[in-house]
Amino acid sequence: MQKKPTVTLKELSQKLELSISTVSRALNDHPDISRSTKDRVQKLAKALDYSPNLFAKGFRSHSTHILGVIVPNISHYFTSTILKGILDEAETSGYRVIISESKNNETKQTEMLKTMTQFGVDGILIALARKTSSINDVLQILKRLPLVMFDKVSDKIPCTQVIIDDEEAAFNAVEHLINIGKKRIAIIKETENSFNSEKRFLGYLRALKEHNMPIDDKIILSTEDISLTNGRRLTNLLLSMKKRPDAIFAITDNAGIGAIKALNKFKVKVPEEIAVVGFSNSLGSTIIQPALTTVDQPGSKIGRTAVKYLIEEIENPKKDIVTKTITVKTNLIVRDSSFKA
Amino acid sequence: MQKKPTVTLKELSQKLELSISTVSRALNDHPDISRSTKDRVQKLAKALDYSPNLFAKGFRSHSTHILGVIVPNISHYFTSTILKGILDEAETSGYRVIISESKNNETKQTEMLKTMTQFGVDGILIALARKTSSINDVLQILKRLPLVMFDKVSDKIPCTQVIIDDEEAAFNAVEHLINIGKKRIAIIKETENSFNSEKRFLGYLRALKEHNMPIDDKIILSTEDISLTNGRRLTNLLLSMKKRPDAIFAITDNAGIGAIKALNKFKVKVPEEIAVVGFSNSLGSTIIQPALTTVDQPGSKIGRTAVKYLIEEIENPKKDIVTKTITVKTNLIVRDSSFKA
DNA sequence: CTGAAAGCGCTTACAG
DNA sequence: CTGAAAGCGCTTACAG
Repeated sequence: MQKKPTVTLKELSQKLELSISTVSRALNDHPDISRSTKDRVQKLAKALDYSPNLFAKGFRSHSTHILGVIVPNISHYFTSTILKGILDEAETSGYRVIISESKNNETKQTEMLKTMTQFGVDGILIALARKTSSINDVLQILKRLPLVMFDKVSDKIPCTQVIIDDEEAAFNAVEHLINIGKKRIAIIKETENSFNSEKRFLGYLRALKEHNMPIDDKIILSTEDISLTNGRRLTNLLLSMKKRPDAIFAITDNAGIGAIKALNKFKVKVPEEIAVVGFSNSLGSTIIQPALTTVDQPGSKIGRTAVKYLIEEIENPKKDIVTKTITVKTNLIVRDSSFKA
Repeated sequence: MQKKPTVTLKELSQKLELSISTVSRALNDHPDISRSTKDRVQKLAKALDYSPNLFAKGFRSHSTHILGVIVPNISHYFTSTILKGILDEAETSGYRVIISESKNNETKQTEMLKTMTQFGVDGILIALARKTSSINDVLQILKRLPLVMFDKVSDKIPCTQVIIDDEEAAFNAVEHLINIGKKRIAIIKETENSFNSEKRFLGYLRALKEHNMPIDDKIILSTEDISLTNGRRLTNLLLSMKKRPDAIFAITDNAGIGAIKALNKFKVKVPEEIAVVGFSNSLGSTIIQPALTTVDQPGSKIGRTAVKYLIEEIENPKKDIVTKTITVKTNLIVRDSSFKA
């Protein structure tokens, strides 16, 4: 299969008996060019289906209008809603997007940052790989390129960060459980505190404190991999305790769904005996029965916001590094798993 | 924030007192260059953290090593697994990927095809928007660029196509229902037959025919939007019939999950009274209780395969347009929703 | 083994 | 209002 030769400025200029410069200017609607010339040029361009080589353009002007995006895992539902927002906003602003998956692997992440820079992206959007320990690579990039972090961030990196109000969302979720009369609320969280898990745990603690409820380490459970299976496993553990909890706050929907599965299996009534709240409003949260009360995270908004700030930085470069943190509000969605009968 | 000036060949050549050409060749390990020169050059390049401007490179060599990908909806789980495969395979082959969402909007799709071409992608991977009626735009692109279609394809477009064995997968699913003793199998499919829905319907019909079972239009149900809600609605309809079916084949998991929800609600025993089979092995299929029997579609493999063929066409351009169809095998996963007790 | 030069397609000061 | 020319960073025939 052969590439059909592309129409270039040169070709247009020859056909029109004008200089390349004039054609270029006419196409870009430069004020210097006469109406009549512009019309002639634009007409032929349309007729020949001319489309500028964006590559040459970008190369010339040192701006590619490409944004690089790095996420740990593209097929997480929440991530994909963020990507949706990123794609939308980028598109309306005339940018294209290159997406890469770090697979939560720091080495890979570093590689990707490098390739993207080489590639000449105008800016980078990144959600950090779990256990990103060496912040150095990211800091290096920051010196050369605008970079905005979202969702998985690190406060050690001085840049614009778009995150959700994890702490407050968790606080609200736990307070909701307290409001419906629950007295002994367990939490299922991550072992090594990721940024998100940490904040959600803090929200849990604050809610208990503000309502003068005791904090009991025995019902603060952690797991390396916060999955459905582990949610189920830890719930089984809770069920085996002498003093069972009457509610479970799982810091992800998957863990929450696992919890409900365990409770269903042992015919524990949800929410009467044990209520469950999850986090992220994933698709599964309405599939499980009873439907899971959860925190809705507006992924698309996060994506759009991150892009807006990035483009702002690209188009209005400042001397100083910007380190703004934008917190996007979440929303507790109450469903049957915590509905007070 | 200021872009730190980038190290270029020129700078290296000045520092080394060599010509730009020599430096370029040394870096590309050209056989003409002496070992010692190569060493000097490569050492300095490393020291100064030189990284080639891929943009200039691509511009020069008329190949960008970027693949354009267009999908209807990035956040469908199946789509995201395909994207994963695409990203993986592209990466290992040294290509980058630009992803766009057509949102099932044909106009948007056409625009994207155009931008990507302008952009100088080396090839395009596309899953067509539903109701893509004017094949013309795609045909235009085909004249200029290698293009491979996957998942949502059209046999009117002569190009390599990577699809799953919809017909056979559906056949197997329905045959499974027959094997467990079901006599009256309903189907929930799409109204306007998309490529996939059409094939799955054909598989359903063939299974019934081969087993000499009657085909009853009354239990062949269609819906515009094959969603969970509509799966539930149509199942309610089935339940209201005098002659209820004893099994439901839903051509998507969502519809199948909706079916189970409806059956659960009316305390119809699944699978004893009515068995259910879905299609795609989505995350929800193991969340619903009873877990949904479904067809596993190896998304990642589809993505990888599509990329392989695309790169093959890019790197070995043929005079003639290739029109191979690659069918990827699927797998029926039997779960509780159809398990013969 | 190394270098000078052309050129990829475009934009943009500079000149007229 | 229009054009000639330089240059973005790189590769690669051509010459020596």
